[in-house]
Amino acid sequence: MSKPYREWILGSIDSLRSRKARPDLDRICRMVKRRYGSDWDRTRSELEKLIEEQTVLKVNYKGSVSYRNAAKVLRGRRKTEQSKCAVKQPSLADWSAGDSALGPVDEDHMEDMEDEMSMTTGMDSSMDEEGDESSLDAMCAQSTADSGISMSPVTSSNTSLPVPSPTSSKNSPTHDALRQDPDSAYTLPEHIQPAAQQDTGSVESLQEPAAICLTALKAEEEPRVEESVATPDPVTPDEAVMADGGPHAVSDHAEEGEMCNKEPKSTTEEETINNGAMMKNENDAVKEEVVQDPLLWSVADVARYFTSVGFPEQALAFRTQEIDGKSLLLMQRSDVLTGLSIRLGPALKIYENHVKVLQRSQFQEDSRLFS
DNA sequence: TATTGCGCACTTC
DNA sequence: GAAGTGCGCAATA
Repeated sequence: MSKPYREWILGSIDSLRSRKARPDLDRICRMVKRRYGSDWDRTRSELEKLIEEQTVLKVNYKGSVSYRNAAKVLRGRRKTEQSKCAVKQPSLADWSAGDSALGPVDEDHMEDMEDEMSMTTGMDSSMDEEGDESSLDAMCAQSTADSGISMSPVTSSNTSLPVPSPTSSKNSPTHDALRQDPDSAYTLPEHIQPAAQQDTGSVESLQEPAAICLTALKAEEEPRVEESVATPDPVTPDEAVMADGGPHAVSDHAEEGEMCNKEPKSTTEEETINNGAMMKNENDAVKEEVVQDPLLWSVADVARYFTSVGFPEQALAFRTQEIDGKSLLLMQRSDVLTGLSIRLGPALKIYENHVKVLQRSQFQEDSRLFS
């Protein structure tokens, strides 16, 4: 996916939307061609790529196909709608492994990035205008007769989710779910659905979310708890995440973390959690070695991490800004607070509870290696 | 002729 | 009632 096309297409979608015109394939291609001289077919193929990486959402609205800039869609109550209709889908960060899920990073779009978003992609099984998108349609076929709009995964079943994570695919219930039910409309990440865990009978699949839950609890909502529970080191929250498989391992369970937040875990539960983390097999351990080092995180890993700790929307900002592990560790407070165009509250939490902690952790690790 | 702007109706919550 | 969406038409380039 070439960046200009991303910007062109998203810009066209935004432009069409601003003038209350349906951003359909025809209009998008026409606008891109007119503005930038891009070939129609190329625009179309690039658009499909954007759809696959969830930068663009393909939806069926009022019986016709529309495209949405993922960065600007599904705010507020639409999120609720999305959640309601959703069935099974990978975690937010899993959906898009492209270099950006939000689209262009130019000023115009950056302004819009203040808007929170919830990424979904929509497809309509009835679409017949795009023959070569049949695979996507098959993947996401869903009737929209009742709601008028459908939001479902666009990622085709034979186009594996662009998840760079070495650990997420195998044990992630979301992926299993995706395979099992590729036709499901997108909805909340499956990890918040109890049935998702039941599908995976392994111990780790049951334990992992709990650990993540605890991690999210400590790291974000109640950073002080970590001191009183068992982790005097402020670095612990993130280390706990890492120890449990890094951003990949936690990504599918972020909301569970929030859910657990409401019900503090007992000591026994924590022990169970720890045991669960220890039960990971050696292969996973090897994989985790790679992802435990934030320096090795890709952009998707970073986004996945922040999704996992309860900042799915802000994670997209990181993705948009193409913040990989190295960049993350170089970020300063002002970068997080202002450079990502995310709200101040989450930004502060992200910086204080995560970025700073990761940086400190990395610094300590470096010190240890060189001492 | 193509593009843009926008009133208004529709849909969902 | 609020918010998102886009049809359809008029204005404009």
